[in-house]
Amino acid sequence: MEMAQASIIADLEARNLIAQLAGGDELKRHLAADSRTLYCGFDPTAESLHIGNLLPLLALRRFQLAGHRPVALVGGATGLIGDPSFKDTERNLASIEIIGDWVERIKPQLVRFLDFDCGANSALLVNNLEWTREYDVLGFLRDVGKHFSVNNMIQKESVRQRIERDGEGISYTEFSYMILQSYDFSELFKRYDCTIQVGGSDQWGNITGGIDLTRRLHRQQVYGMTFPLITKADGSKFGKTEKGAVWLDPAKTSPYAFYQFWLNCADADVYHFLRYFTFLSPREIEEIARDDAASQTRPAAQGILAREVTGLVHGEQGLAAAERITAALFSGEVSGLPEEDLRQLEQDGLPCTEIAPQTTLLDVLVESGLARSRRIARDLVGSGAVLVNDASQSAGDEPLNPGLALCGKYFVIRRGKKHHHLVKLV
RNA sequence: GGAGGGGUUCCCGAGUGGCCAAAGGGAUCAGACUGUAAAUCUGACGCGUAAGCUUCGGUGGUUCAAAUCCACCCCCCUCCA
Repeated sequence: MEMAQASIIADLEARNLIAQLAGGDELKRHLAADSRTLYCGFDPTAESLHIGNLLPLLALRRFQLAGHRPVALVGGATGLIGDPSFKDTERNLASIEIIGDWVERIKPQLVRFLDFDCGANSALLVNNLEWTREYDVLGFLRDVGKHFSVNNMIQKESVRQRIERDGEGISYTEFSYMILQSYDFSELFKRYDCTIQVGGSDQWGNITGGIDLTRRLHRQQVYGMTFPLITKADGSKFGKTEKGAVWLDPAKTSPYAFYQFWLNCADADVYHFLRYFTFLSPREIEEIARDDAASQTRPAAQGILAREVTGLVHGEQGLAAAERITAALFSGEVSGLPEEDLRQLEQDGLPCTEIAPQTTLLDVLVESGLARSRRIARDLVGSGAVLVNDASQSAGDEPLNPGLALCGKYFVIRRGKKHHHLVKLV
């Protein structure tokens, strides 16, 4: 785990991973001088983390590889409040029980990216509920709240638009979020000598709040760093597919779907994303870009990106499964696959639906989720978008012909170019 | 507590008694072209094979007819206190 400690900033810079530094050159010297403790918070806003969380998560790992000690904080307390930063509407609060459940699900996801057993810079996992649960309201308002100026807080860009925007507002609950997160930083400083907080650039206001509070509470200078907001060249939002967010939990987004997400990355983004989301060196990435530019064929970068990130998140096995499905569905005839391959597809996580005999194609499309309604299904069939075992379909009212089932029971249904579904006769 | 403004289909947003399943834009999906890209063009986009049915914060009412009018309720915003 030894790497020149001074190199972390240079590496992050080379990857374009630094949006803002609180402390500037002083922070660089601070990091270069010794092994430091840093933290990043992850709020339970769902039962799983998603790829929006990946960048900071990988950054913690980069710091650890560079010899620093990462603290992954799960926001058992802050998750109950809801971060208003750059959100344009107030959010609904989930119940305490549900959020507690989410916390427990997210912990193992955080753990897999960090090394918790490597000596002095072993990672830590903490929950901010530990130091907020028992804090009494009056004490908190007096000891912590007194250090915050509302005048100052409403100036923060992260909430200003919300306050100024017509037709929207912000509750006191969400407005207080910044104070809780600030208190986390000061508390981690006190407990673990944590001197750096990192996060997405939307966290800047909350991070600087923590820096100010730590100075006031402990007379200590601490630092912050943010990562850039990930943007796509076409202006659409990163991390979303037609099915919604891309989750890290394989039960919510299969390794195959995850792999496909990265594989479909636009040319204009892929080299940036290689820097952001892989541990390939900037030099290697440049070589890939150069080769792609010279080759005049389909770029190799997307495949490399998909392989690297899927491997990081889902491990060797998940990656292998994703690649098996991809190979089976996108190269060659699906109808020629032997039974064991078909069964493997099912095991690997290709979406699969069991149907009764005599089910019509339209019903199959609806039951499998490939079409939202029979009307839509009819449209799809009409436009030639539906293939069953490689054969284009023109009518949907007939039951699937069992005689055409692969190995007596499987149908591979394709909708459009990229959506496949396994259907099993029972 | 007072005064005013508002809640429309995934999002923004028009619609103020019938011509409204509801303009326009975005998002999304599909087809063509391609590299499982991008750009572009075309089509779809509440449910239903259809007749038709169910929608415009909620409930009830007026009317031959309501997203549009009335009553009450819920939620949001602005200003005043």
